[in-house]
Amino acid sequence: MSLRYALLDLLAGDPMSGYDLTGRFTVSLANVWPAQHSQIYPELARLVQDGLIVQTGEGPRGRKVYSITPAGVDAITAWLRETEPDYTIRAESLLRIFCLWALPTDEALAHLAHDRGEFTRHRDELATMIEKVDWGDNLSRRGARLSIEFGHRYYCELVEYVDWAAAQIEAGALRAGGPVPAPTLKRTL
Amino acid sequence: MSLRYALLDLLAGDPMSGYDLTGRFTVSLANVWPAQHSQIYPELARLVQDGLIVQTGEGPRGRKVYSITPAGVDAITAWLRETEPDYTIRAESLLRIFCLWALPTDEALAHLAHDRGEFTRHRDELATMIEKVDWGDNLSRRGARLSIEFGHRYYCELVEYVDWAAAQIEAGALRAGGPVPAPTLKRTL
DNA sequence: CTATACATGTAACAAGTTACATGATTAA
DNA sequence: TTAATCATGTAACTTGTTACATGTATAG
Repeated sequence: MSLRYALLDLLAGDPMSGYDLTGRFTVSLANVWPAQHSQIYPELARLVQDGLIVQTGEGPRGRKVYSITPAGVDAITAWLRETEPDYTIRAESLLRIFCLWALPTDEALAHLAHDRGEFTRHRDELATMIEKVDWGDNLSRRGARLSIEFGHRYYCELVEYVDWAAAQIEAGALRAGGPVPAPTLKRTL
Repeated sequence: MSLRYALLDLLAGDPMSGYDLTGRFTVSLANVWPAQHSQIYPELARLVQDGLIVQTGEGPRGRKVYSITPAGVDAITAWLRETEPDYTIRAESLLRIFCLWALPTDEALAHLAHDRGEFTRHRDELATMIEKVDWGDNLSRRGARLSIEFGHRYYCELVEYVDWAAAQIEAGALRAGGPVPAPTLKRTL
């Protein structure tokens, strides 16, 4: 059901089309809940059926613009109030780091270097967005600002982390008899 | 296919049963790729069929202990080498923060306080694990240590982040006309 | 005129969740 | 003896991905 609320949230920010929504899922929301157009269009049809959104405009090439309804806003509120958050995360790129012992040291380091490039790219994109976008007075857009901030912090952390992991591997963490990574617990204490 | 490699990785660390694996998915791997037993048992059967693991022991109550084969290790290596990482993440709890504008300020803050409790709990569990577990000389277990480190950093970051988000909301970030959260870009610069 | 971006949709499949179903061992 | 934990599995359903399918407007 998460996709449903992600769509409602975006439509609360601005009325827009399925195509526009798909675009948003590749920027702001990509950092918390990715989705493709093939999933978005059917869900929009269901949201219309349930009265949580309405079509309020049209454009060239069959473009349909949707807006959230008061019932749609209530649906978000009810979701936040009545369901338990799912605190799990899924990150394939981190599962891969988990498995890096299966590569020779130089290849493992190259893999991390590649990851680092991706993470800095995401980080810098978000930094630009924080600076350049007008966050305005719309409540939902202000919510988006909070989320972007998280994405930015997350990628900053990832960059620091891969640097740490690379240093560990260079120091022999993935060789038998090499140094076992020491606890680094400053942050909790 | 991620589940498959997560299972292979864990079996590279120690031979174990589906039940044991399920347990690991609620601790170390829970931070990157959660899974339930209903998904694990059928996948183990497929891994046996493909020759990537073998049953090497049994125990009471029909317990079956599996070990990774050389072909299984090669499968991990090939996965790392031949497939592009998926850098997307999924975090429902963050999508909820995105939507917090749909609650009155006091409720939004209560929601964040609840989140903070979860995040500190996870953080402290991981800190304990880093200190207490013997990370030994097994390469795969050393890989797990790298992953646990990430989980720990991630939850530290989340705690800091919810504190920031709560401060923003208290300062009126989710009220029209209130202060728009200012860019906090120190970390990139 | 032609490539690119815009724009919407469906179908087949893979992955993941929840619920169902069963039974053995152990500790209180 | 009874509750909790160990232990494995399947079935029905939901969610998410990849590929297919189509057509319009715009910029060079």
